[in-house]
This record gives sequence, C-alpha cells and structure tokens, in this order.
Amino acid sequence: METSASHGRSDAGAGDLVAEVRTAVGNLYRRFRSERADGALGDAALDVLLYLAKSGPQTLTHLSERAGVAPASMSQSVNRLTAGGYAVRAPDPTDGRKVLLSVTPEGDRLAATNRSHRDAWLEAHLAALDTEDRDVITRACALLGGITAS
Amino acid sequence: METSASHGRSDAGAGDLVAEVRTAVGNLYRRFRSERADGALGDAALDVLLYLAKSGPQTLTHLSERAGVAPASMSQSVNRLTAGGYAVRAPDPTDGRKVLLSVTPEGDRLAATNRSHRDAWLEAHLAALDTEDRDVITRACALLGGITAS
DNA sequence: TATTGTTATACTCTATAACTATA
DNA sequence: TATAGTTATAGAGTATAACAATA
Repeated sequence: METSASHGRSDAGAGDLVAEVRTAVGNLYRRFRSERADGALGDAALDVLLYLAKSGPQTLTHLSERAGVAPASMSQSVNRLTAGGYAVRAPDPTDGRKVLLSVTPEGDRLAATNRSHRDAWLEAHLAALDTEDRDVITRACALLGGITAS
Repeated sequence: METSASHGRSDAGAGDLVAEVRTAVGNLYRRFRSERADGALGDAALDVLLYLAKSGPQTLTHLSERAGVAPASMSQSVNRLTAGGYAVRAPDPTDGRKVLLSVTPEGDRLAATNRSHRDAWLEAHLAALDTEDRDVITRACALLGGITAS
C-alpha cells in the first residue's frame, strides 16, 4: 500500500495537510499567547511594543498593516501602550495626518524583559532539534509565509 | 560566505528561527480566523463544532483539553453552539457528572458548509506546491506539534 | 475628495473565582 | 474529598460605523 501521507500525494494529501497545519498553528499560537512575562500587556499590545522597540518609530497605518488588523483595532492596542506609559504618540513632521509611535524608556525596559522570556520556551525546544530538523522548519515557514503574503 | 539561514546553523539560527516561526504562525492564525463562511459562529465555537461533527459526542473536559483552554472557557463556547441550536448537551449514562456534547442536524449542515469554505483558501495554495514542498510542511508540522505537546 | 487616525459600540475568546452536583 | 461542569465577572482583541483633521 502507498503511504500517501508521508509521500505527500497531491490530491489525497492536501486535505489532511490543511488539518495538520491548522492544528500545529493553533496550538503554537495559543502557547505563544500564554507565554508572557507578566500581566502588564496582552499579546497584541506586547507584540507592537517589541516591534517598536526593535524598529523605531512607526505610523499607525504601518503597524496595523503589519499586524493584519484594522487601523481602529491597532489604535486601541496603542492606547494600552500609551496608557501604561510604554509608548507615546507624536505628530509626523512631514505629514500632519500621520502619527508616529515611539517607545518610552520604560517601554524599552519592558520590551527587554519580555523579549527574552517570551521566546525562551520555543527557543529551547528548537535548539534541542538537530540541524536538519531546524532546516525543515525554516523552509516550511518560508513556504507558509509565501502563502499568507499572497 | 555561508548562507546561514538556509543551512540552519545551530547557535546563530535559533533566535532568528523563533522570530520566523512566530511571524508565520501569527499570520496564518489571523488568516484562519478571518476565513469563516458566515458570522453565525466565532472561530473557537466553529472549531468545536467541526470537531464534534467529525469525531462524535465528546465530554466537555475532553474538548477543553483538546483546545488547550480552561473548562469554563469551553463551556461558554459550547453555550454558543447550543444557543444557536447547533449542538445539545446530554448526560453521560455511565457517569452523571459528565456531559456529552452532540451535534444537531442543523449543526451538521453548518459544519459541512464551513468545512469546505474554511479550508478552501489554504488547500488551494498547498495544492499548488510540489510534492517536496508539501512534504517539508508536513514534517515541520510534526516537529512543531511535538514541541507543543511537550 | 482622499488619507490618516480616533472614538463609540458590540462581539468573541479567554481567564479566575465561586458554586452545584455527582463519584 | 475529588471530579465534572456551570455561571458570574472581567479583560484583551477585533470589527464596523461615524467622526475629525490634514493633504
């Protein structure tokens, strides 16, 4: 008998693979969301903070597009950052309609704390894999990233 | 120069790989959540419905463990199914403490509608890949699934 | 007019705490 | 006592609609 799953036959395997991807992605995402250093910020707000800390000031539209959410949704995630004193809004000097979000020193501190903690769990497991297995995951991320980008 | 990303070097690549996995998983998850046939049910409730329709009656505890959420959270997802007439609660004949969730004929119909629609987008993209690429994704899902299960 | 961003409002999802019922 | 499940309550995340300000 053919082992259609491991050989990846075109028609028969595609449906099953969808389920496998859904399960793996769902479980990982939920795990990510629960891996936070403290309760100061939720996952979405923390993700924005980490991005701002790494990439410098960004406009709201850019942040919302990156996260794949509506501008109004991002505005509220940003509200949680500003309410906590982790970020500030400033007008864009070249275009008065735009707002530039920047991280405060306190936001930088929180970002540093969470960056290491947030990824520690997954990083440890990935480091335990051998080079070949990590390469498989790297290539799969690239393939799946190409799909979501399309 | 070495192409460290594609070769997956042990130490240097682990941190970057975490970011790649986070990005790919986050983007896919948000895409999944937005791919619903209609507004009758949210993603979590729909996921339970599809599972029940496929696997038959299950207890609440089993459903909560499968989804990786608290029993109280699952009870409320189930409430949305029963409120919409898509599932019913019944006592377990062998243990009065347990509740068995079952799908109604209407729930079965909604499940059938959503199952095809929900997966259509990803399935089309996966089918467009060649056998080798699909195999990479299959193996990556298995590897990542092993990590979340641990 | 088009773009950028905000607030108002409502819904889903999830968690913890407190409770009931059964084993 | 321990297990299975529920309700109450609260917070995060998201969306749409309506709005203001700037280009």
